[in-house]
Amino acid sequence: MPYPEGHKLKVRGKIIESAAQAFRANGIRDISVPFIMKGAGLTHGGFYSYFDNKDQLVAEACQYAISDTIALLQKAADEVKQGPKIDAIIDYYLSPYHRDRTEMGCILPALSSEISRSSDEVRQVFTHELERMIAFISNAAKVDTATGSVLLSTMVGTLVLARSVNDLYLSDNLLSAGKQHIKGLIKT
Amino acid sequence: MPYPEGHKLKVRGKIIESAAQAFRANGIRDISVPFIMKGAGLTHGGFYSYFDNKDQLVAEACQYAISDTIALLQKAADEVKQGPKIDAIIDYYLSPYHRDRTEMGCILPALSSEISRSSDEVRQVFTHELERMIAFISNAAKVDTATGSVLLSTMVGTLVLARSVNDLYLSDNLLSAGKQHIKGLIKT
DNA sequence: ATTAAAATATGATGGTCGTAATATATTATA
DNA sequence: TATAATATATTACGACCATCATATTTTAAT
Repeated sequence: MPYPEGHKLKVRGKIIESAAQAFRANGIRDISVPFIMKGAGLTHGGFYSYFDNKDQLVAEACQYAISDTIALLQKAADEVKQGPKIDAIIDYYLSPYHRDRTEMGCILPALSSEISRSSDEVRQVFTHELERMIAFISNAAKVDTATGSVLLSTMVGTLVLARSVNDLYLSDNLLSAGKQHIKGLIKT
Repeated sequence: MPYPEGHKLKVRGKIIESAAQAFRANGIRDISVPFIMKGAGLTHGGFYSYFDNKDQLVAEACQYAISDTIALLQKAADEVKQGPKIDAIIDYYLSPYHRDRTEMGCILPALSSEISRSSDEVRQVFTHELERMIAFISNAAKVDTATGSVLLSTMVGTLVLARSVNDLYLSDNLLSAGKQHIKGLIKT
């Protein structure tokens, strides 16, 4: 068999990575298959030997992106030397750094509204990954999942609004108000 | 001058209404100018005698949609006979009814992430309208704008997530958890 | 080095988009 | 009723999209 073992799978992974990045930065509808393939160092033609259609890629890119985000937040939590780990997660999530790097950030504020209009296949994957995310946050904050989901909702909503405004001062204020509130919330 | 006085303005209003509805239901990028014009009872050709381009319509539709939402929430608050008015607003905002009627609902959960990638003109309008929304909520809840913005963030984030999942049970739970939490938040 | 399978590239198809130019229909006034 | 201004419709253009068919390149095994 020509081509080294696992070659195709590695390239497939690069396509997913390219897609996950491009979708988060510019939305699903605004990113074309040719653009994604170029991001993976390929031309558009071969795409359909990797995926049935764009939708399948969307689903896999969502999955990849959320796993990536959870891993990132986990790392932020692990690096903390003192104080509650959940605070580190929140600090990262609501940081200007995270706000300004959509392409490598959490998928929830970036793509949720577009996903709510996507195919069942995509929404199915997304729902499952969201549940993982809620579990992760609830666990880190040591609260039940109901509280954890509110926590996450607030984080997502804050980031969504902070990203949408054109006024840096307002945006920063939204972030810090959210941060302060959520932290206070956990301590009770 | 042919055509009754104010005719053009009235039609213009219908186009904006059609756009505001279609955008919220299906996103900006997914709704075409021809589709919007059909929704206003016209064909696509005349569009550019009403607007310079699609972007200008987006900006005006945003403005219209937020004003509409504020008016709707105000009405919900006015109708309440007893108890705090802000509770009525939250009850409406986080109701399954609102979740399931994106086309006539708040623009923030529906379009924020798309707007964060829009033109400066659109984001400018959006920012201003968001400030009005924050002021409205803060005022209704009788809290400072920092707290009000957190309140709104939570409402938006909750609705975003509730709309994106494929599981009605989970979606309902997200809504009621959010509702319960926010109400508790205000009473302190 | 040759071969043949696998991976990738090129090119094409039918559709839709935003936008614009031009033609037709409408209607208040004369 | 005729007119002329205004509003609306028809048609066209170039660009880009998702997808597919076909050609070309790559490379492990012979």
